[in-house]
Amino acid sequence: MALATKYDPTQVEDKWYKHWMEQGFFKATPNPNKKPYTIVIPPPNVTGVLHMGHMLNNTIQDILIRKARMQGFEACWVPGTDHASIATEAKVVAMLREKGIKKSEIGRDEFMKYAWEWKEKYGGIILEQLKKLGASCDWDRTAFTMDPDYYKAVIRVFVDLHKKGYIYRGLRMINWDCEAKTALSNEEVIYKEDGEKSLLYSVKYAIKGSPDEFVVIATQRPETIMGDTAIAVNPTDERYRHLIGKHALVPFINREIPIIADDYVDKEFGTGCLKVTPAHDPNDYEIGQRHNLQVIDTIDLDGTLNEKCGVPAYVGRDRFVVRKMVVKDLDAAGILVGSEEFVTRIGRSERTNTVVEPKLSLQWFIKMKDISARAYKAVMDDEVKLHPNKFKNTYAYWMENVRDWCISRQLWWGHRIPAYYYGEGENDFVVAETIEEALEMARKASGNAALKAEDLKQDSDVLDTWASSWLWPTETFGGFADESFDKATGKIDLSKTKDLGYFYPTDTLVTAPEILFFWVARMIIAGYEYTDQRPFKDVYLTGIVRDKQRRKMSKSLGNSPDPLDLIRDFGADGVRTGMLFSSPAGNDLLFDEKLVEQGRNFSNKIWNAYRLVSGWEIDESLSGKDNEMAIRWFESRFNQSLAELEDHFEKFRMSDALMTVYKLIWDDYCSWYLEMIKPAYQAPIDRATYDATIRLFEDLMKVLHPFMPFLTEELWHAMKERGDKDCIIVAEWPEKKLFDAELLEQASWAFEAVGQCRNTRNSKGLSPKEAFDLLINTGRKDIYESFMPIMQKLGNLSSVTFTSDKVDNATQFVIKGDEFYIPMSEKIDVEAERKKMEEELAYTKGFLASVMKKLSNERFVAGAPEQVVAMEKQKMADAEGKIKSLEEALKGL
RNA sequence: GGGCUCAUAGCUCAGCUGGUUCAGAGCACCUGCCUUACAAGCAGGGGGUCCAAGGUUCGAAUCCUUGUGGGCCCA
Repeated sequence: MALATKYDPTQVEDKWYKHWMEQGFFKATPNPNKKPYTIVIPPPNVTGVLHMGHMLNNTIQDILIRKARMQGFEACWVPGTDHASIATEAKVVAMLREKGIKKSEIGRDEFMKYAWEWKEKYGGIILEQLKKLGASCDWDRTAFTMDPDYYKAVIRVFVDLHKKGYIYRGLRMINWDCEAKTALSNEEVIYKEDGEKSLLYSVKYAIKGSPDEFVVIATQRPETIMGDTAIAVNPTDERYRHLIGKHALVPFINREIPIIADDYVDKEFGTGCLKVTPAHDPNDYEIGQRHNLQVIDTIDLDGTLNEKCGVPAYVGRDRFVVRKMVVKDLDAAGILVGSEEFVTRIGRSERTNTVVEPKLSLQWFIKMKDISARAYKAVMDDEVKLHPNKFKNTYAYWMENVRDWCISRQLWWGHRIPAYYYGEGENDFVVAETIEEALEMARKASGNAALKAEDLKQDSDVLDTWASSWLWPTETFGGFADESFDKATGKIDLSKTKDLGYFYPTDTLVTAPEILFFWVARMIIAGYEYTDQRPFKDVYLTGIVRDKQRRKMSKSLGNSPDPLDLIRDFGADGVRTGMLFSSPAGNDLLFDEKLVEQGRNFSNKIWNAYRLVSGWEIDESLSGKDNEMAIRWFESRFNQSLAELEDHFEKFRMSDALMTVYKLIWDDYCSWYLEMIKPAYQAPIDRATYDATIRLFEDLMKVLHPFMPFLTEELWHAMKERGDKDCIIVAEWPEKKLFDAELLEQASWAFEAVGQCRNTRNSKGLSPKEAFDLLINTGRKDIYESFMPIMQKLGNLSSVTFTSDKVDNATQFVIKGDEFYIPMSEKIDVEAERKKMEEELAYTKGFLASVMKKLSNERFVAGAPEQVVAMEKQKMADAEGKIKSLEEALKGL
C-alpha cells in the first residue's frame, strides 16, 4: 500500500491553503444570482498574538462560512484588525522607553510615526496566524480601524452625533491613571480578586460651636481630608441624629463643613460617620450631587496635591507620600483615634498597575438612552437573535440601565476628536470634519471674522476604540463614504454602495460574551442609527477557553498552549475539531490536550478508511447484489444524520453538529458500513459497490469539510483525478433527502443481534476468529431476512437460520420477543445461563409493572394524549412478549 | 448589595412545548484482542438518590417555592 499508515497534516495544509488562495475561492463579490452570507470578524487587537480564544472563535466562523459557501451562498468573511488605542500606545511607549525616548519629548507627530511603524511591523501577525488555522477570509477586504477611510468615517460619525445632540462634553467622575495620565474606562480598571490590605484610620473632627464635642470618622484615604465638604451619617442612626444640621471643622485648615444625613452611609462600617470628598470618590460625588455640596479638587493629574488643599507642606507631593505625612500630623495633633487593617477593593490600571484615582474631568460622552432604544427593542423582539438565548436577559438588564458612554481618551494613538477650540471658555469650541469647516464655524460662533486656522486648537484627546469598532459591519463595506452617507439626514443610503447594499445586513456575528456590551450592543445601536436595519441576524456567543482548573487561559498565567505549536503537533484540522468537541454554545471550554488528540485521531481514522478503500481492486465481472442492502442502509443513515446536522446548525449547536458527523463517519461508516462491504483480504470488489462507497465517502467529506478543511480537500483529490477548480471547498453541499425509517429500524435489530453475538463470544472467552451458528425464533422473519448476510459477516457466524423450536445445548438471548440461540459444542453452564435470564426477567417484570400501573390508572388513560397511551400499550405488549420468551427459555434449561 | 445563570456518570456536557428507545453522548475507566485500513486501533463491559426539601400533576431530570453551592455581569 502506497499511503503512509498515519495522516501527516504538515504535508497537506500549506499546499491547499495556497491553492485556495490562488484560485480565489475566498473572494466574495456581489452576485445577483446568489444570496449573500456575510460574517465580519471581531477584529483582533493589532497588539495581539493568536490565543486559544481566537482559535475557537475563528474556527466557528470558518465553519459557518465554509458551509454557506458550499450551500451556494456568496460567502463573505471580512477580516481585519482594531487599533486598540490604549494597548497599542502602551506597547509603543514601552518600546520607546527601551530606546531611551520619552513620549513627552518627541511630540505627537513624531510619536505617531513610531506607532505606525510598530503597527506595520506587528499588526498583521495575528491575521497571518489565522491562515494557519485555515480561515477562509476574503483577505482583499482586510480592514483596519485606522485606515484612512475608516478614520474619516469615525470622525464623520462624531460630527454627526454631535449635530444630532447625542454627543456632549461634560464634567464627570472618571477613572484616572496618574502615570499614563489618561482616563480609563471601567473595563480598564482591574481589581484583585481577594481585595487588597489597607488601613482604616479613625479621625476626630471638631464640632463647630461645641469645643468639647467631636465626631469620629473612618477613612482609608486621609490625604483627601482637605477636600472634604461634608460629613454624612445614616438618617436612622440614633448615635448621630443630634449632629445633623450642625457643622464640623476640617482638621488642619478648619474649614466648616455641614453634617448631613444620607441613606448611602452604612451604619456598621467604621464608625458610621463618613467624610464626604466629592472630588475624589465616585460615591461621595453622588452624595455631593444630592446635597449640593462644594467640590474641592485637591489632587492634580500626576497624583500630587495642589494648593487647593490649603496646607503648603503637602503641595506638590505625591498622594501616597502625603498620606503618611497626614497620618503623622493627625497623630501629632492628637486627633488620630486609631487605625485598623482591613481588606478593600482597590482599582488599579490594567496597563500601569497604578492605583486608579477617581477624578472629576471634562470628557466627551454619548447620551445612550435614546440612541439605544431601537437596539434594545431589536433584541427583545428577536430581530437580532442571541445564541444562547440566555444572554437576552443580560442584554436587557444592561440596556435598561444604560449609562452615558465616555468616549474620550487622553492618548495619541487613535482618532483625534474633531473639536476645535477658539477661546478659553469651556464652550468655546466647534465640531467639524475638517479644519476648514471648523474655521468657518468658529468665525461665526465667536463673531471674530479674523480668526485664522492657527488660532484653533484641536482637542488633544482621541476616541475610545469601541467608538470606531462599533461601525465595523457598516464601514468595512464603505458605508460612510461620501457617496453613500447623507450628511443632511445622518443616514447611510444602502443602495448607493454596491457592497453594502449586497452584503449588509450581515448574517452572523461570532464573539465572546465579555464584549456583548462594549462591542455587540454598540454595533446594534450604530447599525440602527445609520441604516435603520439590524447589522446582523444572529449573534453566537462562544465560551471562554479555560484550563482544566477553570482558570482563564492567559499569557500571564502561562497556562495557555501556543496555538501554532498545537497546529504543528496535531494538525489544524485536529485542533479545530478538538476545540469544538467540548464547546457547547455560551459555555466555557475546558481545554485539555486530550481534545486535540482526539481530533488528530479522528483525522487518522478517516485517513485509514481511505487507505482501505483506495487499496481495493475492482473486478467488473462481480455482482454487487450482496452489498445492496448495506448501501441502502447507509444512504438512509446518512440522510437521517444530515437532517440532524442541519438542525444543529440552525440552532448553533456546533459541538453537537460535529459530534453528529463524527459518529456518522466513525461508527456508521467505518465500523458498520465498511465492515459490511469489505471484501476478503486481497479479494477484489465489484464495480457498483466500489462506486457507491466512493460516492458516500465524498458526501461524508463534504459534510465534514467545514470542520476539517485540509484533510477533506486532500482526500477529495486523492479519490479522483480532478481539475484545479474542482475542490471540495466549493463542492455542492449534499441535498437533504428522505430516509427509510423502517429500514433503519430493521438494521438496529440486526445490529443488536450482532452485538449480542459478540458479547456472548467475549463473555465466554471465545476467540473472535471462531465462527458459530445463530438460530432465530421469531414471528416476524421479514424483519431479519434482508440483514441476514450482514449479520453473518459482522457477527462472524457460520450460519444464520430460523427455527421454531427450542435449541438444546445452546446459549441464548432475547431481543424484544424474539429468541436467539447459539449452539455450543462444549457444555453450557446452565446455572450461569439461568441466572442471567432470571435477572433479565426480573427487570422486565418490574418494567411491565410500572407500565401496568400507568395503564390501570383511569386518570392517566383519560387524561394523557392518545399517542402516549398507545405507546404505553406497545411497551406493555413488548414486555409481555419478552417475559413469555424468557420464561419459556428458562423452562427449557 | 442588585440582576442573570447553572447544578444530570470520574470529567465535560445533551436531554426541545412535562409522557416512546427517560435516565443519554463524548472522554476517562475495566476486560479481551498487535484480526490483513487504522494500537492515534478493534470488540465488549461497568458506572448516576438527575444538588436538598417541599409543592403542582394521572405523570417531574424537565414546571413552581425555599434552601445550599458554583459561575457571569453590574455596583
